[in-house]
Amino acid sequence: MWQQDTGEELHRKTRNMKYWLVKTESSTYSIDDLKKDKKTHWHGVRNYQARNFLKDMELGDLVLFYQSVNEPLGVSGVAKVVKIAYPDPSQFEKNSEYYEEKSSPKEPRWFCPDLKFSRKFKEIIKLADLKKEKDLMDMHLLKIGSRLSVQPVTEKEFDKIVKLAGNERD
DNA sequence: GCCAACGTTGGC
DNA sequence: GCCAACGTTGGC
Repeated sequence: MWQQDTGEELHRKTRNMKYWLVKTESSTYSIDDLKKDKKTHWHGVRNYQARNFLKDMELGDLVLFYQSVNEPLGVSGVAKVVKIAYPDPSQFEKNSEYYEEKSSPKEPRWFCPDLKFSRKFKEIIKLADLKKEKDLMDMHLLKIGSRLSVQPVTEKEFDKIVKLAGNERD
């Protein structure tokens, strides 16, 4: 699958492909869950800055999957944007932990894109290893106190992390 | 489990 | 619109 995606190597130079990183706790939703589901709506983000980045995502953008809180911490794979952000349905569900009183279908506050499984790294790229890379030191993720759950990533940074993952597939 | 960093809330 | 209080995130 990843090999097929290398067709994108050429493709992405011809358009403004963007790269992102999303955080998730693996006990809540891991790359294996995404692999199993094949596709998911990235719901539940309740931070304005993160929301704005979700809305900036475009079809075909690639998204690094970072798992926080539970060891091992690090990047576990890649997902692809297959549907641009639309109103997050969970904000309207009274029983949901993501329910948002101040939202209405007419004036939705929170949005989510759909992400499709693209690749699981053979081994997780550990946070500690990311920190060792000079090329990555500007990543938002590595800034002290970074809590942003959706972040833009440069093409260079994305390529670097994919390179660290190697070409072997899980 | 601690705690620093940071976002949000709400009184003024 | 300031800012203190509070809640949450997330690495360690």
